[in-house]
Amino acid sequence: MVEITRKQREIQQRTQDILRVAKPILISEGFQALTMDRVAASMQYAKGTIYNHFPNKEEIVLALAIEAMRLRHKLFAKAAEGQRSARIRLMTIGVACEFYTQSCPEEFQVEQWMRNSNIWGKSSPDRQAVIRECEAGCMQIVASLVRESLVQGDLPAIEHLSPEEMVFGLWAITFGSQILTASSPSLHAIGVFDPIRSTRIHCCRLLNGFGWQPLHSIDEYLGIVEKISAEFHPQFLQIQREHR
Amino acid sequence: MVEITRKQREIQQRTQDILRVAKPILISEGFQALTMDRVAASMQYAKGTIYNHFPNKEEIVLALAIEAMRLRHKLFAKAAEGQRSARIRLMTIGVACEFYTQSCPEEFQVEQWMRNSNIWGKSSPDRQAVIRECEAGCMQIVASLVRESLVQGDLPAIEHLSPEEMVFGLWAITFGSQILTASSPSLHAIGVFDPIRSTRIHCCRLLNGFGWQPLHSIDEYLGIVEKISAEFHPQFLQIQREHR
DNA sequence: TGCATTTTTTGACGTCTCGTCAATAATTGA
DNA sequence: TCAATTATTGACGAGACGTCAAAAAATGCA
Repeated sequence: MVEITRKQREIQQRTQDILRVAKPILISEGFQALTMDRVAASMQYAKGTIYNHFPNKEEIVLALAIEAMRLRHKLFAKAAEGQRSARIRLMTIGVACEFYTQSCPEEFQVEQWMRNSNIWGKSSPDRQAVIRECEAGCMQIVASLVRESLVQGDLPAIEHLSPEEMVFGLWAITFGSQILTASSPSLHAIGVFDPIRSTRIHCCRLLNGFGWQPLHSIDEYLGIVEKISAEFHPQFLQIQREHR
Repeated sequence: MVEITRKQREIQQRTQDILRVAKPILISEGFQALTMDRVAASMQYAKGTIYNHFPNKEEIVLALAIEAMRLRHKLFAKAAEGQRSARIRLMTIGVACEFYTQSCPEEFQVEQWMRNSNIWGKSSPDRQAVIRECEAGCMQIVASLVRESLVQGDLPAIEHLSPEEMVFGLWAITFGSQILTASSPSLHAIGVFDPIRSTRIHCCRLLNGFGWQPLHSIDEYLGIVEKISAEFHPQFLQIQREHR
């Protein structure tokens, strides 16, 4: 039943090999440089064989994106575990986001490619579903911290805003900042020199704005984030390594 | 010198015609459906003639994006004019953003295409520069409101955050929310049913967080935004119409 | 082991689109 | 009017996609 023949293992392995070959091409030369002919040639297989694994090149990108988002999910999960307060663990997720963007730039970039409508639109519903699950999983981690805080009483129930909407706010500001940072060269010209610090501050404002106890002054907040960052960096690196 | 021959006028006109033909194709069938052959055929010109106007199809998208961002800029400018307080005018810009996304969905979509790295990467530095100017122009409108408030004393100088960084925060949350709303079908599944309202609330929190006087309760804020929205809607519609 | 059947691999092929450019047509100006 | 300039045309080469019939390899059964 769950028996796997040698042949099957070889095929699974080759799927991996294809991804290993495709990733650096996508990262360093872009999507249009990623051609099936090229992948095939550089693996010494015929093109048809590659098509046995992926029905088109967009699917390769989505497969890479799934790997990337799994890594993101692992980082989030690590950040959310432990006994500390939900607020602190939420801040740790923020640090995980920073780590991901900065120390896993390839994965971050693959995620951007995945959002490209040309690519998304041509890929299979199956892989799209997996991606959405991954995304929802990440959001769930955050949402459950919010809910935990509500139960604990650290976070007052707000008549205007559901927990999910709070997640949406945090998500939007983090996501928006990172995309802007990555794609808007005008930022620096305009006078935003340290977008990471700015983003941290805005998150702090948002959390305080929610009335999420204990409120931190900006200085306290930045200090705590620095500590968290130093503490978790090795663990995140470890996860990144294990992810292969 | 500034004399323009009939021929030149015809050519300029045709550039416009090309854009008018290309836009609906891009909007309703996507970038890959936008081929030079098709544009040429549907205008009864040879392909080479189209290439006299645009060196590749990516440039067509950028030309459309420039038009779109000019419209955005006009809306921002309209929102920022008048005698009201800078805080109110800033909120009006938020309303302008909502209007743009909702009532000018084609332009909003064209902006997304422009951010597509395949397209951006293949287009000419000239048009890229125009786009960046447009973007910077929009940001400047917001930044000058922030600076005005600092001078007026409504907005306390914050030791941790420059005016530009505040703009960055507002920009990120607005941008991030709109992109997430447009591209994340999981949002609704997750429990965010009215992202526009959520975004408004988060902006309110951010403004209050900056200590920007007068502070509004969420209810007050939502009420004011509604009023602004009703008042400016006709003006924005007018601008949209004039924009052709 | 030998042979028939199934599975996998191969790469030539048809199609599509891009962007070019020599040839042709139209316009201009003297 | 006609030579010179400018604009238009569409056939063409290049390159990528995705297919599929034929060849090769693997499998299973006697």
